[in-house]
This record gives sequence, structure tokens and C-alpha cells, in this order.
Amino acid sequence: MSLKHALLGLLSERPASGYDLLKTFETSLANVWPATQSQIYTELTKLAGSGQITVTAEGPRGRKEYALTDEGMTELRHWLTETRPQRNTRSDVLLRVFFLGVLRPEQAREYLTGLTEMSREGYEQLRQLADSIDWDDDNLSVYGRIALEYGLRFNAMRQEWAEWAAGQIK
Amino acid sequence: MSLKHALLGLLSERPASGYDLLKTFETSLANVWPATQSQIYTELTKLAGSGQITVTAEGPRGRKEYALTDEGMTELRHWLTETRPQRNTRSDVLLRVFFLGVLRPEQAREYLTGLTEMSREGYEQLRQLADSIDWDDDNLSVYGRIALEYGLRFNAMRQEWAEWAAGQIK
DNA sequence: AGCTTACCTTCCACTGTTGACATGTCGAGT
DNA sequence: ACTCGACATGTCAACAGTGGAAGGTAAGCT
Repeated sequence: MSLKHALLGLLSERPASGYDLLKTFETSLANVWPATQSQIYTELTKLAGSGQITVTAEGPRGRKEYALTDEGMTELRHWLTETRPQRNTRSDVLLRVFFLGVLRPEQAREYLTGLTEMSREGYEQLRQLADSIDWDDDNLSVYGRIALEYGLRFNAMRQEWAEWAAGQIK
Repeated sequence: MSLKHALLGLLSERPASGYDLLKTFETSLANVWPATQSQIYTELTKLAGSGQITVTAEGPRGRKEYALTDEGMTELRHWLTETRPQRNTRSDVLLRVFFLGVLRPEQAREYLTGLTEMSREGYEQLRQLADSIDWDDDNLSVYGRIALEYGLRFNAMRQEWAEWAAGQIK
């Protein structure tokens, strides 16, 4: 259950409302930990109930601004430093590869070239995102850039792999 | 809901019991689509109910052997060829990177060197797995090798990235 | 003044996933 | 004869995640 930690992490940077956080999840966090509106509001209510965040201001349209409490910060640090065991990741992209044998070779190759294309597009999107941000030297920039670099390398790796794989068939 | 398709895919190769499938999930499929015993048995019952698989034999300890029906094969092919939109993948490994700024630089670096190590180990395990299998030219071997190559490249990429990232801090 | 768009939250039904508990059988070795 | 480990299945409570309905307010444009 890392949604909780994603929220604590975002609130550690600055106070925000559910709506603000939702926007962040739709943009910068979408590729790492997607979350829906219903999930976010539910989790905020729970976190507020357990004292890890509090309402610091109420705005115009019933807007509630949340901020991290000391307790929440402790939990966030604990998650970052103590809990090593990373959960196994599921990949339906790769799962399909296992069963491509039930298709005709040209169909299988088609799937892999589709992956090549998808990775190329992913790479380009991240490139553009990187160019559109003016990075400075604060924490957010440093670690944001590191995460983005991961995305670039991942897509490049997958593209090369898919091209190689398509060549392996038949 | 790809567990369903994972089961159909495995049964497309040969008939198997829930127990057999569980073993496969614990070994070869563990890195791609982990599943628990309860999930597998529940899903098998549902698939049998909807006619995509059938019981072909009953063995010693109440063992039931399932096989794919034509309907199941159709569904499997459909999933492989028609359903492109791949679900977004969640990564708690990367999520943490976003929030490493709340830690002291040396703690953040520690996290990244931990990832380096994890990736190195992952690479080695797959290397050993690759060596222990004697590959031939059937479908299972061809696509199994392709999937394994993905794992090798992924771990190599992540290791290099984590080393680079550790160097970026401070 | 009226309309539209963006802002903002809550609730609910459904599916997927986890972990534990319950139950029992067969085969091999002592 | 006994026991232990592998074989084998089923069920349940709890939590995580999806998608959508419902309801409402403020701000900006014409």
C-alpha cells in the first residue's frame, strides 16, 4: 500500500488539497504510481483520521488543504529507509511474450514491433517533458531528473530489446 | 485481469492441474505475474464455469486436470492480438526516488546503492537460470529466451542507472 | 444576467490480490 | 506400523484499485 506513502511524500513538499494531489497524480506521478480520484480522497480521509496529516486551511469550494504532521513525516522516513522488500512488479507486456507461440510468427513479430513503437513514443514524450522543465538545484529537481532519466533509459532498453526480439523469430 | 490470460496461456501448452499451475507461477512466472494459490484455484473454477477450460481427467488426491477449450483458445488469441492498451505499471522502487529529498544525502545514496546491489543479484540469478535450462527450438524455448533476455537487459540497465544516480547526489 | 468551465468532494458497487485457515490423501523411508 | 513431506483443493476476511454517479461552488466570459 504505497498510495499512502505517495501522498505523504507529496505533502512533505507542500500542503495541498485532494484536487491538487489528483492533478499531480495525473501528470508527474502517472507513470510511476497511477491513482484515481476516489482512491485519493478515501486515503486522505484515512490519513487524517490516523493523525499523519491534518487540515490546515479551508478554501472556497469546500476545499480542504492538508499538511503533513510530525507523525506523518516519521512514517515517510520509515518507509524510505527501513522497508526494503520491494514488491514484485506485474507486466502484462511481458506476460504476452510468453504466449506468443500460439500466434503465427508474423503476428508475433507484429506485437514486438508494436512494442518498439510504443517505447520510441514513450522515450520521445519523456524527452519533451525533460526539455519543458527548467531544472534548478533543489531536491525536487535533482530527484525528479533522476527518475526521469530512469524512464528514458527504460524506454531505450525496451526499444532495443523489442527490435532484437523481432529478429529472433523464425 | 491478466491472471485469467496467464492461466489460459499455460494451459494452451499442455493440460495441467491447479497444483501444477501453482508451481509454474512460483518459478517461471513469478517475475512477470505473481499469483497465489487461492487466486489460481478461484480463477480456474470461474474459467471452467464459463466454458473456457474443462476438466479432462481426475487423478489421485482429488486432482483435477484442466485443458483449454476452443472458446478459451479464441479468448487467448483475442487478448494477444486485439487488446493493445497495456496497463500502467506501478513501481514502488521508483516512487521512493521521488521523495529521497526528505532524507539526508548519504541516506539517499545508500538507497541507490541498495538498488545497484539488488539489480546485480537479479542479473546473476537470471544468468544462472539461463545456464541451467537446455534450450531447444520449440516455441516455449524461443519465447522463454526472449523474455529472459528482457530480464537480463532490465537488470543491467537498472544497475547502471542506480550507479549513475548515486553519483548525482550532492 | 446567464452560461460554461473548472474546481472540489463524497459515496458506492465491483473486481483483483493477499494471507491465513481448513482439510485431506498418497508415497517413501525408518 | 508410523510418520513426514509432497501433493491437492477449497474458503474466507480484509484490503487495494477501478470506474462512475451524484452533488455542489466559484470564476470568467459574453
